[in-house]
Amino acid sequence: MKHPLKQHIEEIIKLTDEEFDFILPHFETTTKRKHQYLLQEGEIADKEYWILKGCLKSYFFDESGKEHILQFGMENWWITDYESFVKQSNSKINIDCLEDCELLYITFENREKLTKEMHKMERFWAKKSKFGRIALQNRILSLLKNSSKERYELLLEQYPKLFQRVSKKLIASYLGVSRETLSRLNS
Amino acid sequence: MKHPLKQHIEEIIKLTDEEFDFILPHFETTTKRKHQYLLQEGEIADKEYWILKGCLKSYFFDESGKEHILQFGMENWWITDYESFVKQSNSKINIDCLEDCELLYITFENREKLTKEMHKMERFWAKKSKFGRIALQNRILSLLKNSSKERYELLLEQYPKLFQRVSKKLIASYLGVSRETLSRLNS
DNA sequence: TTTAAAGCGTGACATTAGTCACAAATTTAT
DNA sequence: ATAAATTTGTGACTAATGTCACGCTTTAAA
Repeated sequence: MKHPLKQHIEEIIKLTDEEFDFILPHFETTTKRKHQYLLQEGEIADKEYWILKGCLKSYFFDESGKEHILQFGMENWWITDYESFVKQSNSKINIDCLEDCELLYITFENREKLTKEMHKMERFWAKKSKFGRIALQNRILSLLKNSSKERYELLLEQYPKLFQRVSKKLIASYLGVSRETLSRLNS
Repeated sequence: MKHPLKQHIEEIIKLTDEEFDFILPHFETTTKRKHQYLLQEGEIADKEYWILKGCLKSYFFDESGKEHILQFGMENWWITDYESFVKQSNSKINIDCLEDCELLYITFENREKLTKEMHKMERFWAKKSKFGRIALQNRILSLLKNSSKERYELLLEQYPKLFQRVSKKLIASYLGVSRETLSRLNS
């Protein structure tokens, strides 16, 4: 049976079994319980996680103490504070487990190493970065042009599974509306 | 005197003169008059522009016909529809000149070619993509956590020159507020 | 199992932002 | 130089969203 990470990478770049056997030891496995964190504000994100199982949130607080969700994470997604990881700077965000999680991760050093050792992986990460940028651009487009009701419906359409795993309070702070407003959108 | 593009690339990756002499012929120069466009909705972005002189906007219209600014462009910035350029798909956005412009551009084919010929440029574009992604992430953070007044003040602080070149109407549609609301923020 | 905590919907009200209209000032095109 | 178009600020009103409060339901923890 194919390793799920191999399957994931091959959505972008084809790999021989030998190549994947070379890649995998650069990663490590870890498990976390619900409510445990992967990253806290102020720390440097020295790992990028790939989610085997579970659900997570990356979030921050504004001055008034309100929580804002930057990203959710589910199976086969990557999660880290991208800015902190790339620049090795202090993180502005937190990452918590919303469920018990099984995770693979690669450290910053190992990722740099693997990028140098294997050009295919340099290309893999370059593509991933491009697609990530496109996704963020589309989120901005949506924040500018869609009403909160439309953003809610688009999210529901795109990630129906999220709504079975995540509280509406968190969905609301991802969409950028209050819990009460989200609740009233249905009526 | 150093070519401005060399200077720009060297903010990320150091180049010998020979290396830059190899890079430059992959680019071409063009000039556009105010109100001319570089890209229209539905076209495929086959060029990425680097702005030598002038000011541009990339924008789109929502269903109600309201204009939203995705990005401004000024000297030493790159501009294209990133999604359309990377995926070679139909663009959702338009790019127009707000002033007469002098532009360098590289075609999709030449960029692919240069990426393969010269590993340094592959790394340059990978870094640029990373930084672009970080900038978009921070714009989302700001859209979620800052009020329109705060977003206005942050923009004014970060790009004071923009306000001398661009109408407030356009600033408003970049910030995602109405022209009237922006006008009232000052009082 | 029972106790506490969190989630969720809803009413009442406050705040913010959008829309429409108009006039003065400025810029642009011929 | 002059006319047309655009930009800008502002008043009046409307619509959308946030905040606070409450109670019921569901979930989680000891």
